[in-house]
Amino acid sequence: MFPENQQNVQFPQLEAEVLDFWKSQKIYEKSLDARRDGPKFVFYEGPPTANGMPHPGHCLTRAIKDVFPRYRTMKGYYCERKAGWDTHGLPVEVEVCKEMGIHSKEEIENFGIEPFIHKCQASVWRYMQEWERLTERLGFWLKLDEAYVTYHQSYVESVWWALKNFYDRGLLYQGHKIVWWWAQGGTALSAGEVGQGYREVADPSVYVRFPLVEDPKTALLVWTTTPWTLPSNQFAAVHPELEYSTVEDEETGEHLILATALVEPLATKTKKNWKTIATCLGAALLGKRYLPPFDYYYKTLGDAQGRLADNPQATQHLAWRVVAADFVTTDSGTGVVHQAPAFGEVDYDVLKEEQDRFAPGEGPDLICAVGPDGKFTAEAPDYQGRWVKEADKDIAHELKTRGRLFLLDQYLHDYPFCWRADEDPLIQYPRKSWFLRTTQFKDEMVANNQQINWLPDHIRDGRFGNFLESNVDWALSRERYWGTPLPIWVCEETGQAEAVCSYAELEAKPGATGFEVWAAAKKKNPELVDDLKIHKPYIDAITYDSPFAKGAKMQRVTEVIDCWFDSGAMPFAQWGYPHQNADRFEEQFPADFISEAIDQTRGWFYSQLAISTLLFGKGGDGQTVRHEYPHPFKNCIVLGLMLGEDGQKMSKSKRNYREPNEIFDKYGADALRWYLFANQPPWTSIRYNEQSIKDSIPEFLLRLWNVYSFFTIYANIDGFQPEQALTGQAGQLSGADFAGAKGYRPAAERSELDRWVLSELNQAIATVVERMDAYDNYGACGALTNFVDALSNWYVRRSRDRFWSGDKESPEKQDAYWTLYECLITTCKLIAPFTPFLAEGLWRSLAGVFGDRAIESVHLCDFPAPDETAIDLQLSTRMNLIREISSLGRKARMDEKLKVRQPLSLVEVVLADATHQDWLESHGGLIREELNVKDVQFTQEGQKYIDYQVQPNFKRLGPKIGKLLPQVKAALAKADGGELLSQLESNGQITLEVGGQAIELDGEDIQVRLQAKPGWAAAQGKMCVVVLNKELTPELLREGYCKDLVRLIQDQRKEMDLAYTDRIEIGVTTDADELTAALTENGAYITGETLGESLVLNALTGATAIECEIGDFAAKLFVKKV
RNA sequence: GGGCGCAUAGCUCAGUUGGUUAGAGCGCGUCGCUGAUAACGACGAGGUCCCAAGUUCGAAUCUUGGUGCGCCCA
Repeated sequence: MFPENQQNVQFPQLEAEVLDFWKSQKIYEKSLDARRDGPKFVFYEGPPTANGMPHPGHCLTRAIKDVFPRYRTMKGYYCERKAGWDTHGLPVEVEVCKEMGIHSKEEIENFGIEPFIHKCQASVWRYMQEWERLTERLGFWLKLDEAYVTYHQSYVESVWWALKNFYDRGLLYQGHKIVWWWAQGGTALSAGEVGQGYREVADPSVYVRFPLVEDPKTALLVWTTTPWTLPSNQFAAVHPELEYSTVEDEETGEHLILATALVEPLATKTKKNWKTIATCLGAALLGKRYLPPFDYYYKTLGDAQGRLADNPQATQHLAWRVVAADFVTTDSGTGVVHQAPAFGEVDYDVLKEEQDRFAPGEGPDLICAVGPDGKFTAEAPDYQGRWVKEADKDIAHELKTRGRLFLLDQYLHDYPFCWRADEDPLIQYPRKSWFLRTTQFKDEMVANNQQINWLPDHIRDGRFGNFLESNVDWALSRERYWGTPLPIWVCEETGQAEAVCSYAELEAKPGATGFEVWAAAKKKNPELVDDLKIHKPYIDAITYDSPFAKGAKMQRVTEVIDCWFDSGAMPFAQWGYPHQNADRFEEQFPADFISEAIDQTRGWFYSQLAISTLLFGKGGDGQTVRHEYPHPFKNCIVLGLMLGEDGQKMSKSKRNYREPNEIFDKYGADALRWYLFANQPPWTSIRYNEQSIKDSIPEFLLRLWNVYSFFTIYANIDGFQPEQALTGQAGQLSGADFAGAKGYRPAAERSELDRWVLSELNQAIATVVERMDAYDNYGACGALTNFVDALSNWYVRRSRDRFWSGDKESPEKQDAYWTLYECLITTCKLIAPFTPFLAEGLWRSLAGVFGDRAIESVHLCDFPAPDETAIDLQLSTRMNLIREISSLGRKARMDEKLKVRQPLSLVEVVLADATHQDWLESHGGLIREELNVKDVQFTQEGQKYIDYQVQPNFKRLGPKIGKLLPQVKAALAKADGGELLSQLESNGQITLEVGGQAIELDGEDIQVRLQAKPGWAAAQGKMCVVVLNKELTPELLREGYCKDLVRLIQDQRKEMDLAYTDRIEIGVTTDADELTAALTENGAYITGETLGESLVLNALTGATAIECEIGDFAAKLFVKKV
């Protein structure tokens, strides 16, 4: 016996039971053990930062990460799924600061770095339980208890190893990075923070004269919106391919140089009369020297020169000359751009390029007249100690006094402010920083990227490819506290440095001291986790004897590293490689599959690719282990972002989404999963829509459940017991395993309907396997939806008679059970990766009857493989035709208000072609039943009922006749369709006269459409027209009455809450002779349909009279349980 | 400001290499079915395929330029 179902299945409750079952029976562990010898399928978990509550968008990521490993496991692969947590970084520090109500670095340092990082470490775990619970509840199978954690010592030491490798290969260097700097707080802001703080402000916009050294009457006209950067001016940039004009002011006679395109607008704006006296390309201006607006540096360095790198004989002035820059535009300003490399990233790039042009050490140094506090230094004595923004006005005034100011204006633009102190504008400011020389490996990274299978594939050459093309060296260091310490120790005397790759290496250093700081802290608070000893501030205390200078000590640099480096190191650091687990790393590298949302393009996707290429690539130096591309991942699904219900980014404060837990409690994890997998390709950005989640229940889950429920009800009634029919082990419960069972007939011996549904099943399997192998969950789900629909709405419906029939042992009935059983069992396996709970629930019921002889969990089964011999495409086409005919028949009935319960004598089906006519004729029964008609006739001679519309086959004729097509179309439309067709039939072609030339069309060149003529109960589809005979004989009417009655009786049975198998007595009283005659005539039919023992034409004592209307006649119905 | 992506029915979304009647589900409406039943089926209404121009015999689809939204970067 199959378990009795609850009438009203509650999926969340079912899921809870399944979760318990998985846990108590260790199903996940078993699924891994069973595949241990299989080929590897390597999955990497991109570590979430457990720094906030998970929302539905995170469910998408975690669901996608689950479905493919599950699928591959069922396909026989061994897929480990090690969890991981990203624990370092600014977001954690910010979270802690928020909680403490502080925000500047100064406040952190006053509080103490030591207690601060204790708080950071503790904070990381705050939301982790929520994440673990979500992971589990969603059915994401992941080894949570063996998670890698980025602050663990073994992880940090792996990262150190990579950094030391890079350092030793000369890939780590110190330079300047221009950062968005919050001067008041003394800290750099991350891009995300800066992005939050933009707002529109009016800044002064100054046009300044830079007189040429060789011709002081002529000046470059230079534009800037940050006057305070002028004292630190180093260059003026022009675009080499733009045209520049020298104009003469007709009043003053002065000469100015600016971009030609801007002469007119600027002259208009300032009401100047300018005469162009010369033009040239920007390239011709390159190298021209000018007098900067302030001489703080110029007075000592103005004449300084250096030797050029490519020609040591030649020298050039270091600064204050015109240089080329591609970013110069004529959108605003003058086309000549003031360059203060200290205060702009692009300006700084210009400086670097200039430095590279000179012999090493001889190029221009960075000029910076501003201190980290945002105030001018002694190098600009006139403004010393003043906040830069506040000095703007005085600088403009000063320039005006000196005659250098051409125009002072206001400029409206977006400018970033500090998100923590919104009155404080940020400034770009140079900070010493450590860089990873990724640019040296750009070509390698590009080559590696080309080998990655990106989904969607536009990522490869689009967003990700473009990002690689514009690669800049990775600014690795952060002047923060909670992160992987940069493992570089510097000699206090010589400044020489070396990298260290483990704590043990430090301990072994000669003269190493400082370990007692950690020891003391641990003694004071034994709760401290040992991993902290490798963090600030403890690690900073460790010094050792310098190998570079006798008596000197080595001291660590103060920085920690970008936490993206942590996550990007995960392919090896998760194993503690190479200090340990070298074998684990080798067997789990590279990943077959990863997935994250598109915002990770420059995050985890890049950090992994960069680190992997530099460490294990093919082209680098000193690489000990090399791997063929692609690595560290081969296939990557880039998910779209999930937006809130209002189309905005999901945000807690906007409340535009529901907490995942509420979704699970209301609809269940499977409903959410199915919605995520089946509703759209995963890379489209989707709008959270609660209704759609809800809808996935009736659309798929419940529909399948109802089929299952139908099956168990009848299987139990009829005593269909596969576990008794089959002896021995049940194997995978596949068709092949059933072959020897009692009562099981090969598909070839079963009815067409059975063979059809098995063909559909195997086509579905083939599609699902093909789509899932291509990482296309959406396509796979489409095939599953179609199959379940076919199973429910055609197979079961058309097989009802067999399930109801009284003869329990009839082979046809047994066929129906075996067929449906096989379909359900196989569907369980097919849906297992997608909706693992429902699959398990169904499996435990359907396979449970075999007890120990069957596999205990569907997730331990093999994924079904299609049986090609069971697929019959022609049968599919034909069945579709029958379904279309049925559908059209119902439409025609409706148009004529002829309800389906009323039998009709005849339908005629006019086919567009005769291909399937014979087959259809032999399957008239299906149509007769479905449409409730006595006879079906097929014909192609439908002129009586229909018009034929002949159209060109555009796809075929287009390339052939091109421009004549519209005329051919018109000619065909004008001609009589029937005539054209008979012409085609007799001659094999149609000849048309179009545009003075004869066009010959064969059968392939045209397409025929059928159009029902008015006046008939007819409906047309693509392949046929269905025409009803509306004539109702008294006999047909009487039969209709009986069908009405059957339905009333069934209603009453239900009303009386009778068991499916209860037998009844029926009584009917009526004055209508027609009705009486009908009941007498069809008594056996009525009792047969309703399990009636007897049907009498009088009242039954002890039964309530039901007033009812049958046809147009009043009657009373009595139903009584026997 | 730059790069990438998206824009199709009231809602959520499909739409193959361009092919002439643009689909699904939900919702709405009408009807039907009735022992899978708090289900199910059929049909209908509902579309300037964001706008504009271009290429083409033919454009939701290709090109260009806009507009709006999102992401990443400034």
